Amino acid sequence: MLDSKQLRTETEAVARNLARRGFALDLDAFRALEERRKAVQIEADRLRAERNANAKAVGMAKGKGEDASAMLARGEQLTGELTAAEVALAAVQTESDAWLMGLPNLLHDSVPEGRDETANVEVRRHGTPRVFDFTPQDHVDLGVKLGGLDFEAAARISGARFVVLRGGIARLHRALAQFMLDLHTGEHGYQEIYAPYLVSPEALVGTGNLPKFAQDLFAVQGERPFYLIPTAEVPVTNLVREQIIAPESLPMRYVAHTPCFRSEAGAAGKDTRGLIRQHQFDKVELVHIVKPEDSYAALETLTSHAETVLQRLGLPYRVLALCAGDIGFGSAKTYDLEVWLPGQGQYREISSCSNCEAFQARRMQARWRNPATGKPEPLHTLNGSGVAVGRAMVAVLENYQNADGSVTVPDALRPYMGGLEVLRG
RNA sequence: GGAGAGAUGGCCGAGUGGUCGAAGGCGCACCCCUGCUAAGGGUGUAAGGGUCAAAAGCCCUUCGAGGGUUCGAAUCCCUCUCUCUCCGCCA
Repeated sequence: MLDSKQLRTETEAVARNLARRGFALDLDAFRALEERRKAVQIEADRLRAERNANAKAVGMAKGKGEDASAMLARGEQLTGELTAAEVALAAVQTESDAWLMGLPNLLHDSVPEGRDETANVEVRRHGTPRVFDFTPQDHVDLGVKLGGLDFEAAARISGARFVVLRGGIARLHRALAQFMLDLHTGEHGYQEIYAPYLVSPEALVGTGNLPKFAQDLFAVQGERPFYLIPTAEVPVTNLVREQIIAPESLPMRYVAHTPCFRSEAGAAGKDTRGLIRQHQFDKVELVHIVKPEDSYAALETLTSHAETVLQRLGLPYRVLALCAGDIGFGSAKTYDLEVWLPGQGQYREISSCSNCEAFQARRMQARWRNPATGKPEPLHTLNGSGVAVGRAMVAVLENYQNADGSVTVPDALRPYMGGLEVLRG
């Protein structure tokens, strides 16, 4: 959610910024709505003030034993008028809120121009793709032959875009998550979080997934309106919902390993092969809660923490600064990490690190007490994958494959694999 | 699942229809006194929104949430959520 004051006072600048995303802010509609809101709200406040004063006068008159019948009649009339005014206010408020909730975040000045992913800017590269003296297989062929990836069984159980992992591959998957958690808690100073996988609509509104992106989510049938989390970002960022954080508690750094559930509506036919795009996948998520002045330094730090995972695993990757048109709804600036996949002969997204500034904090009323003003002010929230577990496993399988179809276990994972050095069928 | 008790400001806690945004305490901030390892006194201290170029001021809202009764609700009624205790069940 944008700062409504900023929206009102710097409307033109906000519109210019949103236009970089390709989002057209309808200035006339906004101003008309504002006029209406202002008039209705002022009138409702006025009526309420008068009713309160009248009611108070009744109390005082009765206390003195005076006749209050005229004031009682006036009160009745005021209540009637107020009820009507409040109905009108609620209507315009709903309209105004819905409109505000539909606006994406403002972009940081450093975000490159461009309307789609082809305009993303490569910031740096790390590692060199391995040169194979045989034709590398993709992770599906490798995993199926190793007996560890079973898409057919998953299809019988659940349908398309699910997988069953078995044996050494299942353990490799677990090893990756464990390795990442230990790295972030042990070396990067994160607190490990275990959080709910089912969340309320309010939590999703807080992170910006609702109301606009309901089609991306799985809603759970039942008495209560639960959704499956699309990422641990949702429960973890909501840890600071409706809180006022003391400055000495900042920054907060959280890491959580959770499954993520995505409907992938609109992705029909895209990445249908293998583990790249599943309805359920595991991810180790990093969340920073910081003072506003620190958030861009925190974005660099958070990104570097995700990069460390790939470095320790010996996986070649590149870092992209997403362009204006490709950046997510709630983010002011995003870096994507793309890992090299020999089986596909290309770099594929494995992490996305975003600074949401105060966008989510405003939605969830997450504040800190700024000593400079003594007032509660919105925090800045950041999140990033550190990293996607399924895709990391794809990268390990493809990058560490051998000519005979076996897969060498990266050094960093061996302690988590009982010392195993090579995965064989 | 059954029975009971509760939900008030950063924290604890009083408050059963009117001048209550809410006593008192703790914590915190500032000031004074005193001065030697400790205290005493005073003042202030909720959040959200509106109006305003902005500040001040003024106004509105908020005592778990939503509805209702009333001229007027923290206080009365209804529904829901959450917490705690006991019983049952369960990993």
